[in-house]
Amino acid sequence: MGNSIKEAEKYCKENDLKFTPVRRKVLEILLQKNKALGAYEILDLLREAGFKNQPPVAYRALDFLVKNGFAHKIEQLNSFVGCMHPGKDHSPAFMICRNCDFVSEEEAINPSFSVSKIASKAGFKVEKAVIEARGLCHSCASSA
Amino acid sequence: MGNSIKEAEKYCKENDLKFTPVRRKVLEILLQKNKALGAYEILDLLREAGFKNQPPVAYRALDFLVKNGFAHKIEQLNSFVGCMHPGKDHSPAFMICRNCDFVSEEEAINPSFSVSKIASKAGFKVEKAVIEARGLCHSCASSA
DNA sequence: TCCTCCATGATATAACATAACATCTAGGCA
DNA sequence: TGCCTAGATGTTATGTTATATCATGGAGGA
Repeated sequence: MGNSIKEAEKYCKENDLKFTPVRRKVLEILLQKNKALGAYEILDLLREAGFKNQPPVAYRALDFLVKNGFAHKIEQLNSFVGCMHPGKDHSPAFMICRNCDFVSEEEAINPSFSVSKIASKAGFKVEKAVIEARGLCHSCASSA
Repeated sequence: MGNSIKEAEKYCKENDLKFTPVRRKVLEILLQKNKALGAYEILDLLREAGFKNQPPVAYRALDFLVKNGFAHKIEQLNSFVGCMHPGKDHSPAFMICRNCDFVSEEEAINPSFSVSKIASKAGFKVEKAVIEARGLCHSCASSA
């Protein structure tokens, strides 16, 4: 995880992006918690860490992180997760456990390829594919 | 489209579900508009049609329609569309045009199969897969 | 009849997100 | 150095989406 922070730092340096304290802190929070967090939860944690806590503070940092591939938004939960393989060009698919809310990120090359095929039949040009599965994670499924 | 309404009616009769006036009206609205509508837009249209217009009115009807497969929620837009092939057991994938906001529903058997494969590697049991592509529809792409 | 289940009515509020404008700060360059 | 610019942050206000809660109504079964 300190790893992901370092990668983000490096990427920003190389691409002339500002990895400011609040952006770094939000990414640290996401990576530490290792679960999907809402913007307002993040905001609370920022406040605890001494940052300002108006909503735009969190949303701006999250926009930055998402735009640059350091975090992802989970649309079904209106929440955010740190990216597990930043830097790499990737097509993530998320597995969201309906019981414990744990979110795991998997690489979704095949599904997104299939989506593109379907799309091109329909004359649609895909720029981004959101793939989110809901269900039960291994540990919740086995303890059920 | 009158067709989809009839199918919904039939399905409800067979499954002992109440296809009440407000539920029917919301489905009619979705099918007529043939685009993604937010709950509050639907609420306005309900009011125009003489229904009550507190938020729960729309959300309850939408919950019913989504739960029974007559409509879908588009997570990226926080909005709703009528289902294009109700009744059939299906895995929809949505193509959302970022220019005109038009949403088309395609059948996503392959992508959702690939998602399940990835999931099972991860020990995850998929109950529902959300697949939404963002990009340009044919007509917007060609006029660009 | 009366009871139960579900739908609807109604009020309030929670949760999520952005608009708009002011201020600050680092870095380029005259 | 001193100015200028671009982007980041501060701040206030508000817009948008969604749900909790409790009261009321109405169809159908025992």
